[in-house]
Amino acid sequence: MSTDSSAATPPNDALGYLLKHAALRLATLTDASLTPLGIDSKDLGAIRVLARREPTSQLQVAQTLGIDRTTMVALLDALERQGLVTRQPDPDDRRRNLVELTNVGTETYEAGEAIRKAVEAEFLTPLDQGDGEQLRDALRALMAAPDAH
Amino acid sequence: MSTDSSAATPPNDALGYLLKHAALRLATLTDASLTPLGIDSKDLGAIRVLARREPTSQLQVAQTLGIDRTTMVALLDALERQGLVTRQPDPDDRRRNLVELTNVGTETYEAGEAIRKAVEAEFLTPLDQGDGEQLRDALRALMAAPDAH
DNA sequence: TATTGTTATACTCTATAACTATA
DNA sequence: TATAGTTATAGAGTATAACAATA
Repeated sequence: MSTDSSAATPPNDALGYLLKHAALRLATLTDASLTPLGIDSKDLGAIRVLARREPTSQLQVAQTLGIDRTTMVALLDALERQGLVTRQPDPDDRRRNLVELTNVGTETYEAGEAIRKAVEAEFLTPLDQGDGEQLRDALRALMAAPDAH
Repeated sequence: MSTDSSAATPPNDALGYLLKHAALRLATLTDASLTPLGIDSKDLGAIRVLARREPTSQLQVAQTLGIDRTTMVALLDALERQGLVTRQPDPDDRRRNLVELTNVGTETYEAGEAIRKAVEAEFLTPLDQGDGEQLRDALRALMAAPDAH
């Protein structure tokens, strides 16, 4: 059985519940729409960091996304296997791998971002015009606040 | 973490990223504040369902929360061990357990909800007055939409 | 001695399958 | 046959510890 959070019963207006289930539902929708590209929303997040076209080590990507560097290994293994990224030792510090998007990776990034935005727009249709951007602004303000991890 | 994300490195404004990390941060804060009560935010969610004081089976609680019935077993085991809930076979259908809050469970519910609300208020302080409730309203509207699958 | 990437391992969370007792 | 609760198990997902190469 799936997690049918829209069961019959009453509204749970605890903010944590709402945030968690909204995140889960949007991730499910996005992952489903990204499958033709062979990636999921987590892969797209890593690709988005690399799309800045600045020399980036694996550790920097991991820290930007807030995940462990050991988790990054398998994630990049998959992207490299798909030909979306390359890894080269940094000439200035050979402990580091410089990770870069390939041309295919860049194309996948652009296609993936288009899909993500379309899914977000669809997800936000229950809201009135402008309320979607206000939701995003509010979340951005919360995450920019101090005492982040 | 660096702060050089001026123009070339835009913040990650993917809605899924923002929702997920906001949910994680609020859950971490809430769980930390609930520890004196011996429960976490997931326990409080189950207790909240039971606080309606309607005869409720384990399956009903699980479905309301959108979790599997097998997951509910261990959750209620812990709450029962702490003396917060009781389980009795339903006289009308002895396959079912009727789950009820004890007096201690009711006290814990009230204390827990007070803590949750205080943590939410603190979490929302970066937002202007009223924007917090608008955030909650927007999320409620999204989760009420019949758009599953 | 510290850091980056890697591997192996463990832990958490949750779901699936199978069993029981009831219906 | 079907359902509620339980148990055992498996599968993601992710973190911790140890190790090699490099600084």
